[in-house]
Amino acid sequence: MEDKNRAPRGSGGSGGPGWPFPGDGGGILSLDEICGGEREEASILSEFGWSIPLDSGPIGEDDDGFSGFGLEGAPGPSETVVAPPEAKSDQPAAALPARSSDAVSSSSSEEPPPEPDEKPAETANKSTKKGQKRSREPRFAFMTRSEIDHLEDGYRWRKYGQKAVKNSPFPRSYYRCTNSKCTVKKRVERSSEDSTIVITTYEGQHSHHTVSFPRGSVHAQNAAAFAERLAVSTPQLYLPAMQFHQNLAVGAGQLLQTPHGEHQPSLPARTSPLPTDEGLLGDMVPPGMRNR
DNA sequence: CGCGTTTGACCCGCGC
DNA sequence: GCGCGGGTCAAACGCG
Repeated sequence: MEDKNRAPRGSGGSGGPGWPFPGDGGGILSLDEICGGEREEASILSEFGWSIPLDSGPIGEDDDGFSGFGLEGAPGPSETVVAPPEAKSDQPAAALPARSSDAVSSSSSEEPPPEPDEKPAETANKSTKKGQKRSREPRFAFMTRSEIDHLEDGYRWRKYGQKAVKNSPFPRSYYRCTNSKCTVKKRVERSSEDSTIVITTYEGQHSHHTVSFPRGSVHAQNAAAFAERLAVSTPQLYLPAMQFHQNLAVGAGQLLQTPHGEHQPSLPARTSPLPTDEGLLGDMVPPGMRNR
């Protein structure tokens, strides 16, 4: 059908040891490279906007445990915010970093008790399929401005489906963690409003550690971890994206969190009270990784 | 040969 | 009850 944002065929996996990017278009660099600061491919990842689930309480609180985020700078729908599953096609504001608690490796302190997420994917799927509603797993969504559809996050994913999204020229890709014991799933789609925005939705919680810890995926990984963490511990907290970016030298990312149009985050990512290099980052990112 | 992607069909939930 | 749309399955295919 459409091969719009389809990863290059035979890419041999979207997350191999080398963390190659699906970008077949020449010039696409891996985040690793970008972060490395050696080269610059602004076109690839110039901005990152993350947010944290606002209200909706702890993940899984909402009807579907869904949380959405907004992306500042997004030309059009930048206000995209909490977009409950119901808000389908309209504003697919979602992306949810699964609670990669493992990825963060024992950032335990706030790590919520292993919820019923740990059930085998199979079981989960099956049960959901026959049992009650589908997807009971907490979900996290975050928007990223990138030309890359499938951002690296430290885990290996296998694509198991792709569907055309209603009201959107871009298809939605479905990924599943390659770890057989991992229930995490991920959906990736581009915003119909702004094709430069990639909406990633994580569902579930990794029951294992990252396959590797490529520098390039640091931010992505952190994004998930970060969101996860905040989501579980302080739903009302906003992610200091800027800081994050600074720490990671990712670039000019900007966070925009627009709660249900009400409590505007008074705490701008930039003035986030979080300690700089330490804080969450220090908690999530192994010292060795914080080389940038 | 193994792993991952592609792709059409099927299943299920939900709204009308 | 019906139809629509999202999500998942699984066989086929391709690449390293």
